[in-house]
Amino acid sequence: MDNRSLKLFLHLCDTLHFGRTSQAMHISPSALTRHIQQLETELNTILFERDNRSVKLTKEGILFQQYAKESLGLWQGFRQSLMEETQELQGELSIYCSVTASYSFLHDILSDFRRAHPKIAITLRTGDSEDAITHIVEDEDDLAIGARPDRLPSKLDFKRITTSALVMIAPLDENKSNAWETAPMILSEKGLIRKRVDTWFQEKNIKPTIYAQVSGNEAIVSLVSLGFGIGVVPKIVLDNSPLAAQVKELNHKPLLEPIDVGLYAQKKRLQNPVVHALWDSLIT
Amino acid sequence: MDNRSLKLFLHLCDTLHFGRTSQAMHISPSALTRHIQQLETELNTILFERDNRSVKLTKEGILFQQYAKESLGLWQGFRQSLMEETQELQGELSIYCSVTASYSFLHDILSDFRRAHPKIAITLRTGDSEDAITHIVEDEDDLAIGARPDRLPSKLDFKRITTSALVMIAPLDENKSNAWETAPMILSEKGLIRKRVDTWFQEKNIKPTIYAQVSGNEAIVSLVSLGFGIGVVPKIVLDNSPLAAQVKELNHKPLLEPIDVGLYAQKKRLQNPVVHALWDSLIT
DNA sequence: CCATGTATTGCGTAAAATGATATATTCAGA
DNA sequence: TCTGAATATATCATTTTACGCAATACATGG
Repeated sequence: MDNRSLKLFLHLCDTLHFGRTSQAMHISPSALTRHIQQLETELNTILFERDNRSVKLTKEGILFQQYAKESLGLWQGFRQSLMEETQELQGELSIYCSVTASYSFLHDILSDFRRAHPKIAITLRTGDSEDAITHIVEDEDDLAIGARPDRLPSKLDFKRITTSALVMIAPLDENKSNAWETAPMILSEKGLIRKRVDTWFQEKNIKPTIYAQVSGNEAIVSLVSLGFGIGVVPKIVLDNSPLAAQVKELNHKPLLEPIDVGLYAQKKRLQNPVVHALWDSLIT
Repeated sequence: MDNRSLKLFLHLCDTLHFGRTSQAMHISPSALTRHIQQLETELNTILFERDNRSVKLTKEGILFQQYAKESLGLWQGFRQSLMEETQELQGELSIYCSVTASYSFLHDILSDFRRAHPKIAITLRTGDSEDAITHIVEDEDDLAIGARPDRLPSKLDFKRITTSALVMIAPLDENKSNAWETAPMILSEKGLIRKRVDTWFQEKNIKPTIYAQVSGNEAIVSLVSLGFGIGVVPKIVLDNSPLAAQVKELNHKPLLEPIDVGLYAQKKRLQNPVVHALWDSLIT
């Protein structure tokens, strides 16, 4: 009956789906099941009517949902008043970003932030930059760093940190200057950059040979450096890669349109003073 | 941050004494210390200013105390509404009584009670009957069974279950009829019965030889049956003892005044519907 | 300076939580 | 009717946490 169980329960009330809630809350499905079972045992009642295909809140579940909301509200309020009392922000903050981001500008941002707010515990999750938006939309993290898509969901806010060109990279021993027209390509399997590259090839009326579709720009650099083919990555990834010297940039015209990299958050999450503090610590 | 920690914290706020709270809440002092430490870690603040001799609530502690009360209140309210929803009492109930009581009338009482309210979890603690009042006054249990003292503390309610004579028992091989005037006595070390016996001897102008002062009427029967001396116990203890055949009752005049055995509770605890239910299940 | 009261820590054990994997069940579509 | 995907739950091994006991630290009062 701790706050974590209440949060899990409430999330499940919204999704009515063990799999999705467990993923969003970073817990295994079995653990989630047992959290709910434990609540039900403790309350001696059934919160969700469920079979193998559907989950539905019971009468008692609705009652408990109300209680859980109020209880967590009370908790939030207390945290708030404690912060006012001590004049110091404290709490938790989770950020999703790529490995590159965590090495480069995020490192600097967090360094300052930590000095200003030492009592805020930061959880940093790294993964494919293209998953950033999903993570935010699905409520898995407070903030995420990624490229701004062409259309931003209305529930989200975006704040630009930097702009990065998209560069084409090839193995060092690649000597044909127009190799990219025929060489196998190593591309992201989805996302904004992939779309840009596809469009670019289309404009040039080239059907590229795709050697591998990978997730993670860092993996692209890695594969390119090993001579598997040619890839496209944001310049910032290349600049922060320990393998930068193992690949070479290709000159290609026209240039691919650069991408805007920045911070995402759900608008509602920005109400949280802790989240807001990091958001505001970014000078544009 | 579960409700148990909150309860421990609130109790400690009242006593400002780790030892007493740990005892009252049936937990070891070290466990209590660590509960509080964990709360403090989680809140990143200090709740009690304490050294080895004193415990004092801090500003933040007061804030948290308020939160804890509200949070538990919310919880109680939810339990209440859940009970109304399901039309069935549920919750917990702790009872303190002697081993004899648990074997005899309490067994019958609980048997009925369980049938009427199967979802109430009962904790039964057994111990010296003379400690019953203390347990209730110190808030360690909801209800207790014991002898009614001459003066009942005003915070307490008492409900008589039965009246039991006090009988004097001797080993079977005791053959001198007036043995009790000189034989070694085995007496309770404290409590109502001891007082009755002391008074009785005083009236008869006898200074008894006291062989052993024990706690627990059952222990008296045991020692008497082994031939260590003569004892005084409530008749109901003798009737429920597996050693009843190993001892004999002595005829003594004048008789000791019988004791009233019944149920105790703090008046405030009787507000709790679960406690009230057991109280009411006793037909007088 | 010692005895006492009191909170805390160290440590071994017991209990609980967790994730990976297996299982059971249901539903959709061939 | 069969097959496969989806999905909640059970099982199991492992990690983490909680607990009590005993030892410790540290005041205070005689």
